[in-house]
Amino acid sequence: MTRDTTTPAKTGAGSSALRLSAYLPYRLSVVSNKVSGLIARAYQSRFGLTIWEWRVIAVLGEGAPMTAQGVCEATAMDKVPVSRAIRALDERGLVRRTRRSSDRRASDVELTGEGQRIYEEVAPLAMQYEASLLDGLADAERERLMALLDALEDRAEAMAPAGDPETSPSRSG
Amino acid sequence: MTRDTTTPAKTGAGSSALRLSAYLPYRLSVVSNKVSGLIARAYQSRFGLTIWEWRVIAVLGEGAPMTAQGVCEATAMDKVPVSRAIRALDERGLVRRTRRSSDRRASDVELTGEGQRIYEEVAPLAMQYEASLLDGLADAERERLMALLDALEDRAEAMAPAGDPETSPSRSG
DNA sequence: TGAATTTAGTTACAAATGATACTATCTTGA
DNA sequence: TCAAGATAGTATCATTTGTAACTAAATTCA
Repeated sequence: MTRDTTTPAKTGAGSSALRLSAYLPYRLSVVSNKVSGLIARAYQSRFGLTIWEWRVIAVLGEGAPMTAQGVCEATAMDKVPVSRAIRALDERGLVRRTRRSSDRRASDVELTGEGQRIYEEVAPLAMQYEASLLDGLADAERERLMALLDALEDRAEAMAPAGDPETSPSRSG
Repeated sequence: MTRDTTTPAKTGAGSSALRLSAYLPYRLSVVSNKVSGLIARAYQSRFGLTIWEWRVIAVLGEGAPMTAQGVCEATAMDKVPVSRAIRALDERGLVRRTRRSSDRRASDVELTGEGQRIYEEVAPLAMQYEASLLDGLADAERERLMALLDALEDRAEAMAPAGDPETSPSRSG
């Protein structure tokens, strides 16, 4: 691993120079990709689930039926990948869709028994992965990390051009 | 923003239940995507650079010529995206490639004057974005964040199946 | 030496993704 | 009540990306 996030950057001027290895957006991306890759491989190989399918299952696993729209909000996914994930899960018989009588454009989506069974297998696995990643960190440390991520997200949103078509999410666990 | 990373999860059993909104891999991915999207838009719109092209420029901007292989290591990118980025930059006249006499498979890549000029414009912009993201965080806090990211990366690597074909990096700043 | 293997980098093709447009339905307000 | 938007969700198409194969050059070692 070639990585140096602490050495002060050599620089001619007053402000420190740009070094990719200590550049936050770069670091965030690399770490996120490694973590996501890890998790993605696990879900793919063991359950044949993509990250998006897994995310949908994760929110439906809480029990309450949800429209695709609701899934979008709960997963920070765009409606197109949500639509694709739900269709794939439907075809595999892991979710069931029932058109709403009140609004016939929308459907309530919920896990089938089989979907529920997968959820109950996959959720603990997900938790284990998280626990392993956080192993060695004190609770306070973990919370600090989450808070820092929250702060970064808020700042990134605040910096985005107003009314921006929401940066499209990519793969993750 | 629907996000709840602190409320303790309601759960039937002893260990806390899975909630996507507080699930580290998910949070990492969402935050990384938002940050990357922000930066990507800036580079794309102002300089017509993709994130990969930008990364290559960032490492070459330090001055020393490098082989594509070297760029791979410095940027955590796979050789294919590196090859594509270098070719694109070459076609735009931002980098120059000179075949090595010692090893005629490899080329040394370096910024042209034009490439250098772009680097000098884009690097401070990158730093500004980072500074804005980190605005409000004390230096110690920033270092703590970087250290946490390092730790997560190490753990993710340790958890990956040995000799694993390295999780392929995706877009970022 | 020279066949077998490794390495640098590229190419080619398949799969994933994103943007956009589209259908059906609902809502609004004149 | 009906025309003009909004919304839920889907389909289509172009682009991006990943995987695998490939070429050329270098290395290994029998």
